[in-house]
Amino acid sequence: MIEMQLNQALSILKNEGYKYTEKREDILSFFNQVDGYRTASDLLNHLNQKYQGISYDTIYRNLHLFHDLSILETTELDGEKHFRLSCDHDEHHHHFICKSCGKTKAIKSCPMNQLKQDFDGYFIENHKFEIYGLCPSCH
Amino acid sequence: MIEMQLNQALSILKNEGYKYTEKREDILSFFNQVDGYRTASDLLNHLNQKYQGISYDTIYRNLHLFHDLSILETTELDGEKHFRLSCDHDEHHHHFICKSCGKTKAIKSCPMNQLKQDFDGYFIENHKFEIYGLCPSCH
DNA sequence: TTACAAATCGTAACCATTACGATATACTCT
DNA sequence: AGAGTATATCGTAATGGTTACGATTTGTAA
Repeated sequence: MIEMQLNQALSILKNEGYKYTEKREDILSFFNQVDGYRTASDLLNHLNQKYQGISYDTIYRNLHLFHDLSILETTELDGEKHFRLSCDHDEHHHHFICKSCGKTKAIKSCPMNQLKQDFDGYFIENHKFEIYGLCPSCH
Repeated sequence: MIEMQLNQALSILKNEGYKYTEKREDILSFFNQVDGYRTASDLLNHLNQKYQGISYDTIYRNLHLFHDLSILETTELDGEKHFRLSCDHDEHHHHFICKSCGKTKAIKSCPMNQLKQDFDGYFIENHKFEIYGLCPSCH
């Protein structure tokens, strides 16, 4: 299993002093079962089945909280933020992202390694490397 | 000079049957002088000095037109689309982008080259590789 | 079981972008 | 040069994703 375990995530919440709520468990459970990048709107649609009229505030507050706690990874794609459970392995990595189903494939090699020497005098903050397309199931 | 020439851009417009307008020249002139990624809002603020009350429609229509004609390159950054004059050399390349002044430094090597073999059965549409930070002038 | 901080609700505001009917303008043809 | 036409622009409203906030509810610790 590549993704962070639900229990692991819920215990991070507890340890950091955040409350346990059913909605939070359901949010994590949603990301666990879909296994790939999803939008706030995807999550809202899912939760609205069980909790009709759930607030935007709840959706976004929890997405941001989980991101701050490194439970979720995020990326900006097609003008919309996308979220997924953080990969378990701590090593720095990048992703192929399927534009149809949102599932990902990890890329272990990082292009930055070979480029450090080209940026003398620059301050490098971060970088983004993503490959987009269709996974074998969607192709 | 790395960027596409103004005259070159204006003749593309003419050849494709689009009209020459002073606003279009001013838009290209703006991107020529700032030499780096800028937002629609940056452009609006600039043009509003000369053409008070210029329409959003004009800004965005021309940005999209120029992008469709490959006169401008675009990237999504911090929830906002950013535009710059297309680099002159046709070769595929990536960019370092200064978060302070928007200026860029081309990266000639492309990480995709070494990765093709890892995606058997996948359909690769495109990819994004960008480095963010501060350039020597802003550091 | 009480008290309080945290979470959620309901809803409005915000920001970038898109859309569109009405008007103005660059270009072509005569 | 003048008229006709497709294109460009204006003024403004709508849209979509996200953020904000006062009022209310709820999980948790004492």
